[in-house]
Amino acid sequence: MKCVGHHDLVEYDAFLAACPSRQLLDRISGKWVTLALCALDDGPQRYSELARRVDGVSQKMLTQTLRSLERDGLLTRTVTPTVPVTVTYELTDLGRSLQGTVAALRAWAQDHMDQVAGHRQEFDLRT
Amino acid sequence: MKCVGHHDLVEYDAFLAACPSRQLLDRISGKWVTLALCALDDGPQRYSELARRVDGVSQKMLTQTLRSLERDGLLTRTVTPTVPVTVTYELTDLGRSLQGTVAALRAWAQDHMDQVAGHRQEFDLRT
DNA sequence: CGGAATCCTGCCTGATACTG
DNA sequence: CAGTATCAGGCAGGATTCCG
Repeated sequence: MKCVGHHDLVEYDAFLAACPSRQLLDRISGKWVTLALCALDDGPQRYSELARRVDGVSQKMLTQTLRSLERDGLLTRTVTPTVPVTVTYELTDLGRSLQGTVAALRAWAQDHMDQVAGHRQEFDLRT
Repeated sequence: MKCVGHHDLVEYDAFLAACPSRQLLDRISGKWVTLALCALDDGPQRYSELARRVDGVSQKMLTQTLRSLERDGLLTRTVTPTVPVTVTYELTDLGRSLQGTVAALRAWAQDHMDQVAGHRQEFDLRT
């Protein structure tokens, strides 16, 4: 389903619950997607490398996240038939087009942590 | 807990599960936060206006989202004692500093929906 | 090594009803 | 109008086991 806009232009609107871009927004917003894409900014990496960098992620969630990103065309999954097998993940051009935004999200969280913590204290005292 | 980096500088790293910035990243990544902040970019708005714009959000989640954003200092909540009561939400400077990033996230979802849909079809055929 | 499959728990989320 | 309270379901997410 597409959402018809002005001038007969067909467009998407994530504000609308039924619009596919809403579900896509749901998929790409989430810490695991953000951290996985951030980690892959350093170049192609193996599964175990990603698991180590994205601290605290379970095998299940990492696999699930990477699979959905592969399905959506944001990264490629390359299997090298060594023994044991080597699996490499790499951002595609599409993935790189989103990388800057999720990196900004992560940077914001890190850069404004102190400010947010201050507001929280103040808020909790007022109530 | 802060994460000690080079040169005795204290910094945060969202890659680390125990770092506060990880939890902050978790809070600000999510469709409801994204859509709420996007909606508030048009200026101060009332609760009912936000509920209408952010289609599909339940009262519970909207209230919960706005409350956490208020607590974190990203927006202000102003109660005007009319009858019935009027409640207005407005972005703070801190909230505005994040607004661009979440807007980019929403824009990406809308702008790349077709590409992603194509990749999905191809992926599903290959498997 | 890089998963897949299974089970299980919790909390996220939505629906409903009620209130100042 | 702008919530709060409560209940109930589903799925995110962890732990464990097994496989190529």
